Amino acid sequence: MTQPRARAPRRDILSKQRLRLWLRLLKTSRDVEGNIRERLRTQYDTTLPRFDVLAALYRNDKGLKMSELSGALRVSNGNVTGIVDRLVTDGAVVRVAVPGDRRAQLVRLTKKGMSEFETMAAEHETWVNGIFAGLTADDCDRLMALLEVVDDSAAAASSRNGE
Amino acid sequence: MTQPRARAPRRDILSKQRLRLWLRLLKTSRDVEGNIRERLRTQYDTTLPRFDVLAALYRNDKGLKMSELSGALRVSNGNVTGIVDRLVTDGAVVRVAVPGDRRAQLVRLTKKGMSEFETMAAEHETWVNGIFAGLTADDCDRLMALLEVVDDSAAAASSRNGE
DNA sequence: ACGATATAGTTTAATCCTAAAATATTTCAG
DNA sequence: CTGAAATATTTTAGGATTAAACTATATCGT
Repeated sequence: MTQPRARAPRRDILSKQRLRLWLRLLKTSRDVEGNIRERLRTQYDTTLPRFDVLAALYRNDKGLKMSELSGALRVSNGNVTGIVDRLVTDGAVVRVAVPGDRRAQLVRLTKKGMSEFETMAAEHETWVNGIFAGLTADDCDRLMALLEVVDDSAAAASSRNGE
Repeated sequence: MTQPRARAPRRDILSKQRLRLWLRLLKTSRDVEGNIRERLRTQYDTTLPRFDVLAALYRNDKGLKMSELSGALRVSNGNVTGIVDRLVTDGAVVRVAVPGDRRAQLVRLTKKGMSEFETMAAEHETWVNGIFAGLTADDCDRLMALLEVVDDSAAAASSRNGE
């Protein structure tokens, strides 16, 4: 030992600060998500995963194959099977055979599914706008930029880890 | 109709911007969380909920009642039952009777649970520090402040909604 | 002491979610 | 053409999650 060192080196403080930031990011995200889930449940008797599937199909009016759907939503294949099953039961989507490939099928919104989604999507935007009402346009830009930095880094770490 | 209006009023642009920001926040949070879940799974054969329970118990070495645990983690009562069951099976925690109240019981870390958690917690901090490496101390402060604004607003909206 | 109410925890039913195995079909090399 | 490999999807097994129902115990007013 040459010299007594400061008790908490700068890098350790920064490390703890980043850890607290991650906990805050997680909490904020979960709170907002919980808020939206709750309103979807009580006001539309539906769930976020169902809403997400409808949103993906709304953006693709030709329909999407199951694998395209799970790719777009970044969830597992088997997961989508169950959610689409329930949406079919409720008449919001249909499965359509793909001509020329008997393995695949397209999932498409029905008229009912489309109109239900449009109603919910408009309200959803209002909810989000209310929750983020404390942020100006500049705040949004700053927050967006910082989150992108983190997300790029998380994606890179995941691919290094072989996901 | 008095005057032709601009096609996209400022408030609509801001509303869409906030919506995009929410989608980005959600994606970033899920990507980081997925990254950490994956490493907990492959490197320690455990899950984030289990890690969270161990962390809460580590901070409370006298142990926590089931209801205190679910309160601290903000998850439902029944949820904690299953997670603690599995931790008991693995010998990481024990359930201890509370003298004077035969309804309640304390959950406490075992020696094994404590040492396992310490190992994981150190690595966990390293992972997080790596993912957030692109942010300076000032970035962290800014991001933290903006997230707090959003979270306060989400909490307020939830309580208004009666949660 | 007694009955109503509150509290602690578990169970149940439903959905979500993943990884891995299984099934069916297609593609492609030889 | 045929068999191997690739692709599309479902099924399975296990855990996480919630709300609501349920069991057991405690508390409190009268």
